Amino acid sequence: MFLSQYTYKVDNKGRISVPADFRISINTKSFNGIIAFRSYKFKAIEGLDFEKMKKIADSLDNLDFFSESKNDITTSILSDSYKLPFDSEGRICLPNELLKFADIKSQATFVGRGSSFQIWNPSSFKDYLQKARKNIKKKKLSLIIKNTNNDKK
Amino acid sequence: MFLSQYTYKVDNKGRISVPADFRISINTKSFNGIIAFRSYKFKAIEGLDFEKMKKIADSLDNLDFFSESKNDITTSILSDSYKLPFDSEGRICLPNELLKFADIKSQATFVGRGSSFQIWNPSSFKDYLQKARKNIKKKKLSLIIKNTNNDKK
DNA sequence: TACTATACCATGATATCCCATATAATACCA
DNA sequence: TGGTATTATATGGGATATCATGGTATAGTA
Repeated sequence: MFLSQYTYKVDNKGRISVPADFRISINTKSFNGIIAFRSYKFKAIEGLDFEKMKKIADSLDNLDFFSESKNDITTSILSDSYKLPFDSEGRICLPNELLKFADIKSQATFVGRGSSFQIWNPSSFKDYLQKARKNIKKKKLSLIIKNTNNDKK
Repeated sequence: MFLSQYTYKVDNKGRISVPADFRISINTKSFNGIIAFRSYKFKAIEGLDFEKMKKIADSLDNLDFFSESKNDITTSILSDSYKLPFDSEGRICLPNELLKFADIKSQATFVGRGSSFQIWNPSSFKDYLQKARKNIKKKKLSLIIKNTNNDKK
């Protein structure tokens, strides 16, 4: 499970270290690296492992070349995804396309989201996080969470 | 699994490199190359490996022998498909028929679609992708993915 | 012979690998 | 508990290999 946030440098080759803690959670059975694509909600990069992407692809995939539906979805998700392999030090190389989209330059923040993670421009993420916190307070989400869980806290 | 997009040159012999990453995903057991045919929905070329094509052919065989649709489908897919072998550098030679159909001249874009891929005129694809993205935003992607899991068709 | 298609070789750019170093985290020991 | 040693990890840069691409040579064909 991907938790917490890590801010690392992007070097002049576009490389960035994937947090060691994240690397543990990444299933590298069929591909030693991650899959990345543009978020549809945020100016950020979505990251997940190959296995999870395969599941998504399978759900979209059909061999029916006559089918009208799903074509748009399939194309926008799969054609816009990148296979980013780890180098021997656990880094990935972020494509320019994604860097530009997420407005990432010299630094980037890995954000854990449970079964997946995101990569943000650090200050954009800070802004977003603040807003999100305010929203939670407004909606008293903390209460909802308490009630739906069995947690003590 | 075929992911992301690659734009390469078409040389004056009609040759084009198949992305190295795609070549890895292509099952070359019974044929060292790809199968290509005209897309039914787009002005683009559909590409897949021989194994996948065999599966499609098998599924066509299961249709009623005397049905019209079987004849149409079988004829249009199987007779209109090209076996395009790799040269030693991993290139294929796109037939004029297909180039003309997809309006491909000096460059072409390989588009990953999971279990298959497409070959587009680069600017045509850019246009299409933009439209597709807009459609998705409207329809709320997360919901679509959830629903596609149980879809029959 | 001319024309087409396939096989073979060459090259420059790019991405990948590999090693080096600094810093942070952890373990170890007094 | 405090301080030191050891490991892990992030980061940088140079060497190497891969890959896209262009060209030439050879074989097949009409």
